[in-house]
Amino acid sequence: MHDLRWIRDHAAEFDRGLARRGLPPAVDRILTLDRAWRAAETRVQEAQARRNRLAREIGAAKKRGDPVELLLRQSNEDKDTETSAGAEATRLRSEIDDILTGLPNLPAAEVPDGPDETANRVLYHHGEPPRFDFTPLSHEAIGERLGMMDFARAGKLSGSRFVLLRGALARLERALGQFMLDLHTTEFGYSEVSPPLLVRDEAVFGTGQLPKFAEDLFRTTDGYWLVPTAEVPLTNLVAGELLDESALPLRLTAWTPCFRSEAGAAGKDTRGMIRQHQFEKVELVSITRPEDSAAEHERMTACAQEVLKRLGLAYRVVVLSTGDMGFAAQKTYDIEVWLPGQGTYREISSCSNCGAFQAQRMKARYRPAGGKGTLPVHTLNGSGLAIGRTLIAILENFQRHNGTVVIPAVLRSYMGEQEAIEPAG
RNA sequence: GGAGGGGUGGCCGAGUGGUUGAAGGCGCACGCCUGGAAAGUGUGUAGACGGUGAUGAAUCGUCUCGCGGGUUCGAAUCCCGCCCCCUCCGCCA
Repeated sequence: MHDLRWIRDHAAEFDRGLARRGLPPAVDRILTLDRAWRAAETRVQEAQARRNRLAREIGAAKKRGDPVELLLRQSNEDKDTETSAGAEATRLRSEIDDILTGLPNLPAAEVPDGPDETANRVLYHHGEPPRFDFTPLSHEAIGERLGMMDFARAGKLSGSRFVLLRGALARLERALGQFMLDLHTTEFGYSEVSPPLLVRDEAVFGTGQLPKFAEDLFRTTDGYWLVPTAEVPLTNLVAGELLDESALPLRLTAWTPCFRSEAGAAGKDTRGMIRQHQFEKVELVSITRPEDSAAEHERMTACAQEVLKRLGLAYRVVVLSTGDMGFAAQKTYDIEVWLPGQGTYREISSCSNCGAFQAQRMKARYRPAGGKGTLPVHTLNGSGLAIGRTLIAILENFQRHNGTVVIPAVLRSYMGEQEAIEPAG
C-alpha cells in the first residue's frame, strides 16, 4: 500500500508510475478526497479539543459548586459536531483506503516498460542446454515410463492439476527440499521456519494477495486461506512489529506446499506437472533496511541461482517488464530453467523486491539506530526454488535413452547414494 | 466443545471513573567514573494522525492501555459485542 503523504509530495511521479503499469491516473481523485478528509479530521479534532477543555472546567466548577448548565450545553454542541464530522472523515478515509489498497506497487526506475512478458529482458545465461542423440521426452512421459508419476490416480482422488509421485520420484522431491534448505541455511545465512499453511485475512492482505486476488486462492469453510506461497507466512512474521535496526537484515526460509486455484489459467499448461493446484517450494524472504534492499535483491537471486548451478542445470535470468510484474513488486527477476522436453526456458524462480509496499500494508517498521522516528522496512521474497519444476528439469535434462534418469551428484547423499533412477521393478 | 483467567509502552509489569500517556524494572541513548571495559551512577527514552512551518528543526492539537460500540461533563479503569492468548476438563494426530 502506498504512503498517502508520499503521494501528496510526489503527485506527478505517482501517476507516471501507474502509467508505466498501464493504469489510469489516480492522483487527482486521491488528493481531492485527501483534502476533504483532512478538513473533516481538523473539525473533529477542534471539537474534541474544546470538549476536553470543557470537561476539565466542568470538573472544577462542580468542585466549587458553581452552575455547569452553560458549559454542558456547549459540550453537547461540540459532541454533535464531532459525531457528524467524524462520520464524514471515516467515510472519506475508507474511500481513500479502498483506492490505495487496490493500486499495485510502482515499478523501479530501471524496470523495462512494456505491456506483458514479451517486454521482459534477458540479462544473462548460465550453462549450456544439454545435447541428446535421441529425441528428449517430456517429464510426464519420463515419469510415467518410470511408473512413478501418476496423473490418472491423482485425478481420481482430486481431479485435474494434481499429480501423485511414487518411489524414487517421491524421494527425489524430498531430496530437493532437503538440499535447498540445507544450502540456504548453512551457506547463505537464512534461518529455517516451519510456518502455518492456513492463514487469516490479515496475513494475505499484508502481502497483497487480498483484496484483489482472492480468486487465485483456496479458502476453507471456516475462513482460513491456504497459503499460495510461504512468502505469506514468512513475510507476515514481522507484521505489526517495530524492529530494532540491529535485527536487520532478517533472512528466512521455509519448505512448504503451496496451493493455488489457478482460476485464470484455464487451458494453460494442462499437460504434465508444470502448473498444479498444489506444489512444493522452498521460499526465501528477506526483511531489510530501505537502503539495503536493492543489494539484497541481487544477493537473493544469486542464492536461488546457486541451486541450479549445483544441480548442473542451464538457466537464464530475466528482469520482468512493468506489464509482467506482480502486484506487490517494484522489481522482479525470474530465473528460467532450460527444459529439453519443451525446448524452451521456463520459470523456476521469481525474486521480487517489494520495497516498502508490503511493509506499509502490514505495518512492519524499524527504528533506525540513534535516529528518531520509525521507517517501514523493505521486504523481498524469492523461490529458492520451486521444487516441482526443479524435479521436472532434472527429469528432462538428465534423461537417458534407456528411460533412466541420472541423479545430480549433490542430491545423491539424500537419495541413498543412488546414481540414477531406474524404472520401478 | 465445557469451565475459569488474562490481553497496558521496544520488552516485563503496576494501575478499578478525573492533570495516568500511564509507577517501577529491563533494554536502549547520552554523560560521569575507568588506562580501556565491566560494575556503579546521573539524565533521557512510545506511536499514529492532523494544523502551523524552510517537508520530517520546532511547535500546537487529536487519537491510541487487544478491536469495535455504549454509559458519563470526563474511562486503561464501568457495560455490551468480537478477536486473541493461557490454565483445567473432554476429544484427538
